[in-house]
Amino acid sequence: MSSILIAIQEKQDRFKRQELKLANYILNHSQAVVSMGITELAKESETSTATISRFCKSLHFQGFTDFKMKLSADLAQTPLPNLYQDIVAGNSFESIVTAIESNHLRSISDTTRLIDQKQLKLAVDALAQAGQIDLYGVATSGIVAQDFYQKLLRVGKRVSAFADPHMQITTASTLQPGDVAVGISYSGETEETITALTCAKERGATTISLTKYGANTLSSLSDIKLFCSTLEEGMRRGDMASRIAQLHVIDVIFTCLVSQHFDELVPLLEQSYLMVKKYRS
Amino acid sequence: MSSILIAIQEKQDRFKRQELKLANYILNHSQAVVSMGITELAKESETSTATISRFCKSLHFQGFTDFKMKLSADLAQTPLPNLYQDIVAGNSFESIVTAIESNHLRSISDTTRLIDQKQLKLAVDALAQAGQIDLYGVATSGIVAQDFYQKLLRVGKRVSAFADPHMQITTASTLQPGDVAVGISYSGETEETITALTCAKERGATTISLTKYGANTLSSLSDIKLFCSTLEEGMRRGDMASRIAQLHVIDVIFTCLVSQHFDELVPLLEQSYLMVKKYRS
DNA sequence: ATTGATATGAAAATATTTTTCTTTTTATTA
DNA sequence: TAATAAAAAGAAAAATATTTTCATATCAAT
Repeated sequence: MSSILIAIQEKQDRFKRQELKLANYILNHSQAVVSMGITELAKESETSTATISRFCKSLHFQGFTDFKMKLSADLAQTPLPNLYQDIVAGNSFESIVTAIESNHLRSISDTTRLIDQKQLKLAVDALAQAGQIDLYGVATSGIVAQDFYQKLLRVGKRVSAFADPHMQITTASTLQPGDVAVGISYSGETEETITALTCAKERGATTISLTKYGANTLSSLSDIKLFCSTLEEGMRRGDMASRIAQLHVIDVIFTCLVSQHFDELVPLLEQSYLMVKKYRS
Repeated sequence: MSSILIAIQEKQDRFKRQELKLANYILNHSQAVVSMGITELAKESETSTATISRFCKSLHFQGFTDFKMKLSADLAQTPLPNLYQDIVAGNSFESIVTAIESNHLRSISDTTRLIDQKQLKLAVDALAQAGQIDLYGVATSGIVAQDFYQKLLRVGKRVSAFADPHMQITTASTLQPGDVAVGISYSGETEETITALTCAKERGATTISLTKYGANTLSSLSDIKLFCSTLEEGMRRGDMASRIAQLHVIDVIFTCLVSQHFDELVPLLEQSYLMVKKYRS
């Protein structure tokens, strides 16, 4: 917790009645306080502007504005709680912003720890040499597949990423040994994705899975297994952190691919960038 | 350097004479500025209080006090190592993984600092009350639009998110006052997105933009302006960090929306989850 | 119950910020 | 180059925000 908040907490027993009320409000709504005026804070905390002004002075700040400034700087520096939080009713927007930030930061850090260098290398090599690349994913994972699709297109890969399960099987059935199929599913149990990857495997393609960490069907089916961090599951959260984690892994793979085949791929990347710029306007 | 200072630096050529003088003073005395009043800053920077107030507004802060607060929080940030690395040749996979992690973490932290509570509230309220919601975005931002589309669908909103520019204009032209149009573009200069949002505005819809921080066409067109952190631009990196940042903002908006209308929206969210589970297998 | 000490909020005083309005500067055209 | 229009900037007025003062309320100790 921020050092100012700690100081307030420790001083609790020395506060007067209204000051205590104010202190509690500040402790519970620290993020909100920094964007309030003294009048608003007086109303919200059910105290008066005079009390607030005196409170700030008693904490050895120059005044309310000075207090707010120092608190804001202090809060910005504070490390975030490391807990995945679910959506609950009527939270303040400030606390939601903090919670989501924390979830996403954590999701990225955790996922980075789960990246296996060997599997990563295998995946990059397979993609580099692939004749055709198929990406399978539905719903949220479909978005991730689309993202990867755009990236691979820009470096001239032959790639398909249909959202339609029938089309997924259709392209899967055209794969050959040396081709690559990537199945993306957070749970690793999405039926459509499993089916498509099974079909690709049957055709002799190299199969890659990107799932949550731990045993699951999709991962057990695939030659190369990539993982992202396991979050507490909740239907409310809507897979937000897991999608960020999946994209993070995609970014890592793509960057490794481009870095390793720099001379060949970077000109293509730059060309696609310039061409779009040129012909779009 | 702090993302606010970077934004000021990048905008230098768009400043007027006195604004430039002020900008330079701020860049060279950032630490001092946070403990000055507007009158003192006017004297020190040899400008006027009016110029300063206008300057802060032009940077999308609520005013001088808000600017000072955000700057103070920003300066307090301990900078992360490996700041926004671009793809280079033949890096080890380990170093790439670390660099991408660092980029993404930084992107999320910076973007969180740029979220303006007032604009967020306006955006959430507008979306909550919207009859129809239109999402515009192409290429990478199109992926983000698709993501938002899936989320909004799950809470029963009437929403459209076409990638096709003609379809975007087609749906935009059917909007009415009370409806909402969201334009997503990292640069804020994507022609198709600007066109679609302009059309929506003409029809009387509330317009929301999600762009990089700093002056840009899309943001200047819109009623509600949301920003994500300004990264160094590079054609190689392929907007990886910016896409994560945009999704982060979408997650924040969506979570705030659901939290604020908990009783109404959560049952829909859970229903969609259960229905998919039931009928998919 | 009375007294005195402290705590508190309303309102006055002060300080600060924003907006308006006028002047100045700059650019444009004849 | 002068005339005019348009934009920029500062002075001052208006609006806001903060601090201090002061009257009243509360509470503890007799």
